[in-house]
Amino acid sequence: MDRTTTTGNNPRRPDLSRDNLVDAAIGLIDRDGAGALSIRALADAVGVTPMALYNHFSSKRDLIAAVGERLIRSTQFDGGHGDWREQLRYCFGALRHLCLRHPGLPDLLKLDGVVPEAAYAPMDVTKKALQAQGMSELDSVRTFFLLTGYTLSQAAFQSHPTPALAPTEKVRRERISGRGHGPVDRRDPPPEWDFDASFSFGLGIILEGIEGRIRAR
Amino acid sequence: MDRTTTTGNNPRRPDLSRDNLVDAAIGLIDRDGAGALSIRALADAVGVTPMALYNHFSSKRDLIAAVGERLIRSTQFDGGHGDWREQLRYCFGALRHLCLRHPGLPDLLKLDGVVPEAAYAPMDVTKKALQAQGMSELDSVRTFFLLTGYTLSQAAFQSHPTPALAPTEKVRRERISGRGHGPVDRRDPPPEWDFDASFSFGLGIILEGIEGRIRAR
DNA sequence: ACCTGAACACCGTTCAAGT
DNA sequence: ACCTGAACACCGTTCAAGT
Repeated sequence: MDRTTTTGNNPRRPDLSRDNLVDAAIGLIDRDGAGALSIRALADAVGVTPMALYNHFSSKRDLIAAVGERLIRSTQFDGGHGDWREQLRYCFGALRHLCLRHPGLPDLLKLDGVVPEAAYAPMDVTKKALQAQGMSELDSVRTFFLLTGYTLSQAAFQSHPTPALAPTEKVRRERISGRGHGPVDRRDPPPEWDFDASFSFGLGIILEGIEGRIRAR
Repeated sequence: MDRTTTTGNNPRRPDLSRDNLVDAAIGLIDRDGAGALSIRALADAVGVTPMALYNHFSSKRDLIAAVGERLIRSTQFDGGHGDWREQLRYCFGALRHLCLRHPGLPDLLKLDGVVPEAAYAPMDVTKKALQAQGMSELDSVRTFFLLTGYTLSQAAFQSHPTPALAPTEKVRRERISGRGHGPVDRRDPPPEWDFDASFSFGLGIILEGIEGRIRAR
C-alpha cells in the first residue's frame, strides 16, 4: 500500500516530489551547513540524476526558496498572549530559535536575497502589534525590517564559529605574513560570550526605542 | 623608472602584490558583484595563472578578508563632532554608504563570516561614545553588534534587486506551478520604497532605545 | 621567491534523447 | 510526465615542475 518503494539497490528512494525533496534538502543543510546543499548532492541523496530535480524546481534559487518557505511555515510566530512587547519578543525569539535549529538557514536566505513569501507571517504579527498601538503601517513595516535584520544577523553570527584553517593554508599564511605583510587574523567573540543575553539586550533596546516612538504619537 | 612594465602582449600587468591584487579584486566586485570575485577571474584580470595568487593569499578567504580590510580601512568612522547620537549616526552612516558604494561588500563579508580586523574601528567609535555616557564595556560592544547587524542587513537588502529569471527558468516555473503547487514568488519592496528614510527610521529607534538605557543608569 | 601546467573533485545548467 | 547521459562553462585547491 505504501508506494515508497525501493527501486534498484538504492537504500531509500522516496517518490520525487517537492515535499520529499525539500525534506532531503533540509537534512543536508542541517547535517553539513548551507554549503552542502547543491543540486548534485541532493540528487545523490535521493538516488536520482541531477537533471531530474529540474522537473520539480525551476532552479537552485527555487529550491532554496522552497526550503525557506517550509521552515518558516513550520514555525508559529504569533504565540505571545501579552502586550505588544511580549508578542514581539515571542515572534522574533521564535525566528531566532528556528535559525539556531537550522544553522544553514540565514546563509541560505542571504544567498541571492531570497525572501520566501512565508516571511510575511512574522511581518503580519509585527504590523498587527504595532498598529494596535497607533503606529502607521509604513513605520510598522520599517520596524519589521529592523527586527528581522537584527535577529537574522545575530543568529548567523552565533552559528558561525571561525572554521579551522586547512593545514596547507596555515603554511602559506606563515610564508606570506612573514614577509612584511601584517597578519590578517580575524577576531571572534570570547568563548564565554553569552549569545542569549546579548540578543536579549539588543532586542530590549529596540523595544524601548519603539515604545518611545509610540508614546510620542 | 616605473617598474609597472607591460610584459608580453597583456594590456596591463601590474606587479603582483597584495595591494595591486586587492585593487583588481575591488574592481571585479564593483563591476559585477560579489559573485564575480573568483581566484580564476582575478588571475585572468591581472594576466596571470590562478595558482600565482597563492603566493600572495593563503586562500580565497584570505583574499576576501583583505578586500574587506582595505575597504573598511579606507573609511573614516569617527567624523561626528556632536554628541554621542551624532557620532553614532555618522559612524554607521559611513558604514552604510561604504556598502552602497560597493554593493558586493556585505555579501563578501557574510561569506564564511569573515570579519576583518579593521571592523574594530567602528567598534571603537561606538564603545567610546557610549562608555562616555556611563554604559558598561560589555553593553557597548553588544550595542555595536546591534548597530552593525542592522546597518549591514539594510544595505544588503537595498543592494539586491530581485534578479530577472532566466528564460528557461520561467518556462520551467510555469510548467511546475501549473500542476497543483502554489506559486513560489518572492515579494520585493514597492518601487517607491525610500531606503534612506527607512534606514534613518530604524536607526532613530535604536538611538532612542540606547538613550533610555543610558538614562536608567 | 615566484610562477606555470596538469589534474582533482566539485558546481549549475543546457541540450538531446529516452520511456 | 518524468528521467537519463553527455556536455559546457565554470569553481577552489593540490601537486610537481620550472626559473
